[in-house]
Formats: sequence, structure tokens, C-alpha cells
Amino acid sequence: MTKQTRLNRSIRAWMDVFLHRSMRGWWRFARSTGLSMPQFSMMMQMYHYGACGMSEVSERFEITPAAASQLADKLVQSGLIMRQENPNDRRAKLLDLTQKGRELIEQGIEERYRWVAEMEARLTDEQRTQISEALDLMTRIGQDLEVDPVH
Amino acid sequence: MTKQTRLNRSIRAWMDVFLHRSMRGWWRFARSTGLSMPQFSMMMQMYHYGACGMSEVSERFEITPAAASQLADKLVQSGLIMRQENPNDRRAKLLDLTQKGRELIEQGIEERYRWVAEMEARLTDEQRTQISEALDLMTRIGQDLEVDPVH
DNA sequence: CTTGTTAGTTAAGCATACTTAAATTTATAA
DNA sequence: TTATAAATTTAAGTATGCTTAACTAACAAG
Repeated sequence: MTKQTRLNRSIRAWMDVFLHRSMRGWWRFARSTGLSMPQFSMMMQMYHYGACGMSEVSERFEITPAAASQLADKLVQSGLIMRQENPNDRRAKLLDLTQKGRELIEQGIEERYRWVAEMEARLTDEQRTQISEALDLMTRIGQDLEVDPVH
Repeated sequence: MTKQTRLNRSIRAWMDVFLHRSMRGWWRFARSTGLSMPQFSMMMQMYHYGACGMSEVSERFEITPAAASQLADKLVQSGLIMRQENPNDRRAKLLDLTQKGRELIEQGIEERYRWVAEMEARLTDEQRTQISEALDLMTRIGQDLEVDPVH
């Protein structure tokens, strides 16, 4: 068991409230659009990291290239992503969100962050500053730790 | 589009780093145990909210009672949860984690929070206090907002 | 220009997670 | 006590997501 410091407890409590709410929100949104989680996640990846090749998808999601290709198929058919030839290497493909796909994700993000506004409304200016500073600090450190042993 | 305040930006940045990392971590852990996400989520629910009836599961996950029952089957067969009669109403069942199931979830939690320790190591005492206070504040408010429009 | 490698697709097959519909058992109310 | 409602389960059928294996096309090197 990890030693329970105050920071540790604070983070856990926050995550309990927050991670749950957030994951649940995303799950609902994905459902409401008729997309499965894998399909939705694939779009999120593209939203965050931009266009990518099929093999990149396959590595990130730890699935076979075949699975990635099939997953992409459905999204292409729905007009949410496009599969183009990579001009530099015609074997490879470039997957990217279509306008329609991007709008869908952005709509989800907006819905998801609505409660941030609600929360903000309940804070004083001082508290807002305090929280911003704390989060920025954590984000910075979190990014440093992003030596993420992916494989 | 939501107005972009500093707090807003801070929260979004934090979420990008952490939500992603955390969700990915859970997903990997679930995979490593051989459980599917729905199976794993069901166990997490029980870990957080304790024993519950089949219909509760069905409502929380927004699936039919039939689906919930089938999902439970697999976990029962794996010895991770138990399905008992509810003594107050013998039509109903009480689902709960077995010892084995609880240990599995706890192991996942430990793994997931390992980075918290890493992060903590990079902070000064002042920073730790600052972050704890900020998170506790947000958690409190987050819980207040938990008027969660479930349906 | 052939030979091997890389990127991706297609097809067949399996497991899982759903659904609806019908059955079972227990509770509740007239 | 009898009828209705509630909490599940079972069965049958569908869609999705994955895998392996076989295939195509493009690049890279000798």
C-alpha cells in the first residue's frame, strides 16, 4: 500500500468525484451519437494528435493493423473520418477527422465542460487563482513524467 | 463556445494530461486481467458503491436487466463477484465483490496511483499543501454539483 | 529488375455485449 | 385467494471488435 499523505488523499478524492463523472459523461455522449467506445476513442485520438497512419492507430490502441483498418472503415462510412493516401508513401494512409467528425467531437467537449463553468460560478476570484496555479503546476509535472512506458 | 477563462484553460490542460493517462491506465489494467471494460466497470461500481441489486446495475449502465444478468454471470463464474438472494425480497439478488474481486480492484488502484507518488516526489512541501487545498476545494464543490441529472 | 520488406486490406471465425420475447419466482393488493 | 406487478433469468438473434492467415501494392536495395 502506498503511504497515505495528505496530497495523496486529496488527489484520490478528487479523482473519485471527477474521473468518474468525466468518464461517465464521455461514455454517454459516445452512446448518444451511436458510436462504440473504440470508434469514439479513435476519433478522440485524431482530435488530439491530428492525422495519422493506420499503423499508428494500431500501436496506440494495441490492436492488429487489421482491426484498426476495420475500425476505420465504419467511421469512413459514417463520414466522420477520411482515409487518404499518404503522398510521401503511397502504401500508407492518412487518417483524419472530417469537418463533420471534428464538429461532433467538439460538441462532446463543450457538453463535457459545462460543469466546469458551473463549478467556476461557485468560486471566488481568489479561489479561481489558487486552483489555476495548482492545476498548472500539476499539469507541468505530469507532462514531465510523460516518459510513459508505452511498451 | 464556453468563455475561456484562466481556470477553464487550466482545467482543460490538466484533464488532457490526466484523464487520458488515467483512462489509458485503467484500460490497460482491465485488459491485463483478461476482463472486458463492461465487466471491469461493473466491478468498479461495486467497489465504490457496495453491494447492489441487478436492476441497479441495469439502471446505472443503461442496459436491460437481461444484459446485466448475463454480464454478472461471467464475473460470478470467474469468482470475482457473488450473486446472493436478497433476504428482504427473495425475487431480488444482491451482487457484491468477492475477496478475490476486491483484491483485484485494489491492485489496479495501487498501480494507477503509483504516478501520484512520483509526482509528489517532485514537489516542495509548500506546493503539496497548495495543491491539496485546491483539490479539496474542487472536490467539495464537485460533490455539491453532484445533482447529476442521471436520466 | 528481382527480392525482400513495409503498409494496409480482406476474409473467416470467435467472443462479447447487447437486444427482445418468453418464462419463473416472489411480493403485493383487491 | 386470486390477479397483477416486480425482479430476474433464459433463449435466440444481431452487431461489433477482435484475431489469424492470406493477399495486394509500393518502396528500397542489391
